[in-house]
Amino acid sequence: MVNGETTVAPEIREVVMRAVRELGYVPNAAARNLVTRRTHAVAVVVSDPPQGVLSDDPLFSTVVRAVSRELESAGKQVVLMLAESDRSRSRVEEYVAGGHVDGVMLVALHGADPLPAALARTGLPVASFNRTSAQDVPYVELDNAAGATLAVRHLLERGRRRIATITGPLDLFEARERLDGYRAALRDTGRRSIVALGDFTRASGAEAMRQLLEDDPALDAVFAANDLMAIGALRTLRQAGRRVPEDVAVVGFDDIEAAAYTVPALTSVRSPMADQATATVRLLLGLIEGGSREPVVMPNALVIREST
Amino acid sequence: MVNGETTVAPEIREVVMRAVRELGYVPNAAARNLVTRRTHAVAVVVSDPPQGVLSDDPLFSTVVRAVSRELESAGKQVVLMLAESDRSRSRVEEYVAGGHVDGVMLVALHGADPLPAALARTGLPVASFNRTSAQDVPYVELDNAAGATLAVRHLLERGRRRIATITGPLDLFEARERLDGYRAALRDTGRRSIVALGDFTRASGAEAMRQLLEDDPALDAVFAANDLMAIGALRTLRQAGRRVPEDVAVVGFDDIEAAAYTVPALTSVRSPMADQATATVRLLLGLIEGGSREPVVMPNALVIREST
DNA sequence: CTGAAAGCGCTTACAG
DNA sequence: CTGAAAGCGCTTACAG
Repeated sequence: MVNGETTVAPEIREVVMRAVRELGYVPNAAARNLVTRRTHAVAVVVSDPPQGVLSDDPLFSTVVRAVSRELESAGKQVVLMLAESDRSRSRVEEYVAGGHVDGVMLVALHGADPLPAALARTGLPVASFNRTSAQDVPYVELDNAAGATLAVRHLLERGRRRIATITGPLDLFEARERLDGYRAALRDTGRRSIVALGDFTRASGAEAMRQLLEDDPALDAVFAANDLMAIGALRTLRQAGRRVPEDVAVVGFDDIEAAAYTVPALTSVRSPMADQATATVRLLLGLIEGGSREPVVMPNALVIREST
Repeated sequence: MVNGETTVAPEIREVVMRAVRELGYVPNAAARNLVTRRTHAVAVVVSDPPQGVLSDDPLFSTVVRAVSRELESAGKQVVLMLAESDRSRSRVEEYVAGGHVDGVMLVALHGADPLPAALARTGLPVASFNRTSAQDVPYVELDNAAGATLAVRHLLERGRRRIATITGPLDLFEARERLDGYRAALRDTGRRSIVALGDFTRASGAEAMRQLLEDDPALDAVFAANDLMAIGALRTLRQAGRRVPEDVAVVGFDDIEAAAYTVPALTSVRSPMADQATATVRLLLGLIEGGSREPVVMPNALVIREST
């Protein structure tokens, strides 16, 4: 009856429920889980080296918050697990295999990360926030290449002719895809690509921009594979005395809130990270109920501000 | 023996352990918890309205990451719970009372939040990332007033005479304390305070700065109670044609990474949020073992950049 | 429909 | 020191 049946007289029900409340009775979770084999908990695993791309990324809080909200409204508990070393990765595996959770939502951006495959092997439902190298893990993906192409086309339309790019770390799928989109857009026009490597941090964007100015002082536009690097690039351009957008136009990617507060305000590809996180949770909840394993692709769009 | 005793011959031990590995045996967590009454999990509760101060704050990811690392190395699991409504607050209470976790680390910035007191009532160990209105919850605290005083003294030393402040939402302890520190520093000098209200977001900083310029066009310095608002204030000053720091000096608070990338780079009070988070976890782990309930105060310092 | 019993998978005190 | 039994607090099939 405590579990909500309705076959007792309302008065009696009321009396018992009041007693329950007064005594502060709460069912013991461990005992319940033991027999039902359901935990009503979902692990959210963020796999990233300590110096990794997520460390200072607004992505982290956006994703974690969106995921928490969605899982909460589905009545699931969020068990957050950061896997930043081999040791903690095997800890995660053990925990998941140990039956603590009903499923796993995974954020593992590195292509070489062994965790997606390892988690898939546990047999528990796993959904990934992004494409992984494990074929059997259903995922949600942003259309990174299309977004990058959007950015470059916009620069071409603005009359830019020497368009460089600052990439993310190329062991990440999304960094490679954004580079591919940049290249594809340029290929159609016969222009050559000008590439500098970054790692998705502000500092790397600043450094890559210095590199680019040295390699090709006549460049007139830069597409940075994320906003943090674009912010770093803006600083270098200012220090080098280049005006934005008059001398050099800059486009970022992600449209984080800070993009609207740079000088000048940053044009950026809007990636709906909160929606992508929500979609991943829905995919996972579907899997737990035995639903579809089809990948989901999220669309994106260009937000034009003053830097182009 | 699976639990690590040493009273068997090493060869036999080896054979059994191999079998364990091959069969993929993992102890059932629910059964173990049921009998030991230890979960090896700790709830990290972030209590904040949906439009709350943490939403886009770098605080969120910094704190969550530092906490996760510290708890992981102590062998505890992190159960992240966001409490953004009364409904989810009582869900948190129930979960904690239900014996799912060994203790709670709490981030509840609003002075009127009923959750700290409610969690204390469960009898489980609770440690708070900041001072709360519940007297019986041990906490770690940043010395906010001292930090603000540091900022204002610095402005005075730079020869500024009309120093305004942009406050955080005054239902937060830290916002009030930073305002108190500002006032205390001015009081000593006989200068009057010039105050505009913000809510710790960039947008509110921009708006408050407009207000201040209208109220007192002759002001020559601003102390913003956090960096995000300082970033907003910088934008307004630029739009209004005021040079920073020549016409108006600006100091922020928190020293988030973005502070080094503003134009001009922002002078800020460094608050060691990662250390504060780590200290809170240590306080909690101590409480779980029956340790001290003494509050901990974290010191801070001024990082001087180009905006002053 | 109701109530007593079995059983989930562990740990731990206890008899041998 | 070892091994069998009790018991943690629930849920669920099953006998009455």
